[in-house]
Amino acid sequence: MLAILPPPTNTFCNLPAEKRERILAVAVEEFAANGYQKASLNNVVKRSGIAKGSLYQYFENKEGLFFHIFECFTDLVKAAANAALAQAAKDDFFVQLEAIVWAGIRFIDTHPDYFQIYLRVVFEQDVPRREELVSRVRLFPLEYMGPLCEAGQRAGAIRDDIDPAMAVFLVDAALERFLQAYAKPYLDSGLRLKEKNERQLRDAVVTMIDVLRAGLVPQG
Amino acid sequence: MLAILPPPTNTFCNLPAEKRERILAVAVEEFAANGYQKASLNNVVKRSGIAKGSLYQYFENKEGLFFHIFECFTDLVKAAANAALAQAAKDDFFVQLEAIVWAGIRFIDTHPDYFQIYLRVVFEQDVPRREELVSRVRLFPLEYMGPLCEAGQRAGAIRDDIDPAMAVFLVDAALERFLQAYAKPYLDSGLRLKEKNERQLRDAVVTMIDVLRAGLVPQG
DNA sequence: CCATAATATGACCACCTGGTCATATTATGC
DNA sequence: GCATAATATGACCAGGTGGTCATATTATGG
Repeated sequence: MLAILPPPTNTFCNLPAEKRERILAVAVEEFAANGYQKASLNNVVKRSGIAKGSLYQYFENKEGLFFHIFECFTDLVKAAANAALAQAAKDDFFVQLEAIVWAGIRFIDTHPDYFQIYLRVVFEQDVPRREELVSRVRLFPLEYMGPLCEAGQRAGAIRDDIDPAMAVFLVDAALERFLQAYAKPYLDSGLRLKEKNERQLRDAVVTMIDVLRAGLVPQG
Repeated sequence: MLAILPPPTNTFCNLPAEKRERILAVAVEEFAANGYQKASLNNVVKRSGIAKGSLYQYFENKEGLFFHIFECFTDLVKAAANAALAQAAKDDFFVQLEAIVWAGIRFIDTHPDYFQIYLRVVFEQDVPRREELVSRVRLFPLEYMGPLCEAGQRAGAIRDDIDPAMAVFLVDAALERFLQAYAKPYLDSGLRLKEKNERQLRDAVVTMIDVLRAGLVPQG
C-alpha cells in the first residue's frame, strides 16, 4: 500500500551513533526552522561538521534526507500513540480521546521540532510527496477513530442521527487544533494554553472533551 | 495599532485597470502555488508580460508585492464577513455561525488562490511579518466571537461553567477546520465535502452547528 | 606491510534568485 | 515641436542553491 521512501545508505546506518544522531538533529532543526525548500544542505553540513560530499554518501539527495526524518517522526508518533491507547484500552471512548490529547502534548514537549516539521508538511504545498507523507501519519488516528465512533453509535454512547464521518471530523478537528494551539500560541484563539500550569492545562483538556461528549451524546 | 504595510507606488495605482489586474492575478497565482519563498518574481514578470524593472517600479520589493496581495485578501474577507453578519444580525448565535460558514464556503469557491495564500501565511514560518498578517485577518472573527459567546453565557444560551475562551476556541476550531477541509480535501478526515452537492453540504453544515450547539448549551 | 576497498573531503558546477541601473521609450505641458 | 518628466526595459550582478567528482584519507584483511 505505502510506497517505499528511499532509505539512507548503509554507510549512514553504520555510522557511529553519536555522529549519526548529530547529523539527524541538525537536519531536523534546519527543516523545522526553514521548511523543505528553504532548508539549506550547506547549513546542515556546516553545522554538523561534515563535508558536503559525505552527506551525499549518506542520502541520495535532499528528498532522501527529508524522508528519513519523516520516517523517524512517524515511528515516534506511532510509538507514543500506541502506548497511550494501550493504557486506556478498556476505558470509555472519551477517556481514550483524553489519553490521545495528553500523548500529543507530551510529544510536542519532547519533540517540538518534529511537530513543526509535521505542521509544515500538512500545510505547505512544496514538500515532495506531501500527500503520501501526510496520510502516513494521519491515517493512523483516523482509521482508529472511525471504527471507535461507529461502535460508540451502536452502543448508544454517540447519537446515531449524524454521519459517523462527521463525528470523526469534529473530534479530529478539536484534538488536532488543540495540539496546534499548544505548539503555536498564535493559533489558540486566546486560550493561552502555553501560559497554563499543569493543573490548568488538565482542566482545559477535560472541558474540551466534556463539550465534545455533550455534543455527541444522544440528545434528549 | 496596525503597522503600515508598504503600499504599491502611484505608478502601479495609475496603471490601466486591465494591466494592473493581470499583474495582480499572476502574482496571486504564483504565491498560492509556491508560497512566499519559492514564488519567483522572474515567473511573475514573464507570465504577466512586463519587464523585471517595471515590477520594481510598482512595488518596493518582493515583500511589497506580497503585502499588497494580502491587503487585497483582507479587504475581500472583511467585505464577505460583514455582508454575511449583516444579514444574520438579529438571529441566534448559532445561526450567525452558520452564516459565517457559508460566507467562507462561498469565499473559497470564488477565491481559492487567496485562501491558499492565507493557509500558507498561517502555517508557514518564513513569511515576512507573518504574525502581524495573521492577526489582521483572524482578529476580526475572534474579536467578534468573543463578546458574542460571553453574551450567550449571560443570556443562558451557552453554559456558563466553561471558560468563554474555550467556547470561542472550539467554535473557531470547528469552523476554521471545516473551511480548511472544504478547500483541502486531504484534511477532511473522510468527510468528502468536495464530493457533496449543495444539499448534502448544507446538511453537513447544519449537523456541525447542531453538535456545537448541543455541546455548548447549558447541560441538564 | 601492502593492496584494495570504503569513506571523507571541499573545490567546483550550472542554475536560479531578488534586486539594480543605464538606457530607451512614451507622455506631458508649454 | 520641443524639453522635461515619467515610465518601461532587460542585461547584468552578487549570492546562494542542490548536486558532482577527482582526490585524499582511513579501514580492512591477507
